[in-house]
Amino acid sequence: MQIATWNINGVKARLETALAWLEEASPDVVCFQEIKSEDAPFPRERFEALGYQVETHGQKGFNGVALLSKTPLEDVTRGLPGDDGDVQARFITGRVTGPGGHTVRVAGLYLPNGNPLGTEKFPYKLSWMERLLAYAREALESEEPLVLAGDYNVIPDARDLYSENAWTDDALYQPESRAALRRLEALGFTDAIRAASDGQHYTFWDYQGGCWPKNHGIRIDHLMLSPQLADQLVEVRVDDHVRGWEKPSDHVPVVGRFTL
DNA sequence: ATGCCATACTATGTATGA
Repeated sequence: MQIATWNINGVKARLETALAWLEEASPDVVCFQEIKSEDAPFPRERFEALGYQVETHGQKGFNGVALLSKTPLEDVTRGLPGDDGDVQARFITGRVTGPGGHTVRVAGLYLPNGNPLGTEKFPYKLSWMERLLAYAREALESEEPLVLAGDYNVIPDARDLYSENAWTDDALYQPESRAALRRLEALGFTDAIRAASDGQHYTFWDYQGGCWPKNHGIRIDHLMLSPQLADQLVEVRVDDHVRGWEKPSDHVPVVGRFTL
């Protein structure tokens, strides 16, 4: 079973590109971030035509996440627990069942960017990460395999960026942001790309300044695996060729393959 | 120091992103 995450940067602008990739890669489950669409206008039938069940947690103009699955998908939840006043649509989960009858909880997340530093945006990012850690800690108790898949907006370490100087004053590379991600690993979660791939993999290249041709990328899209799911990991793939397509997102898909 | 580029919106510019 293949489980993917991809920040598509707008489902309306990215529809044909997203469909083309799904036809090529055919993941069983995919988490989309930044659909930038409310639930009603989401073009669900285009994805259903490829065999996907479509669940969305949308918002007008910004944010928004979706969870699509070819395999049975149940018990869908929307929103990250821990703050009833948080209206930003950044979290969706569901339980999927693989061909062998085993289940996995898939959580798709779009973690706040946090820039610029010195505004309320950065503490919002950190408090959101605290809520994610609380969710993860509680979820581990069930021992159901879990993947926390998404755009984390956190660069784990110096191997994951092209130039440290360019990111020292950025919320994506602050010590607090990186420490919170490490705490997720300390809980027992495995960074799948780090664990199973062959070296450097960026997942984002800014549209500006020719970052893609210069390979000025960063790694911020992650598949974080609970211990039960990490045991099932076969391989991880970053489909970076998609960044070179017409009308690309600035992020590329990350795909994990599991023995489920 | 700023724009670079891209997206959505009710917009002919502004907010947001990373």
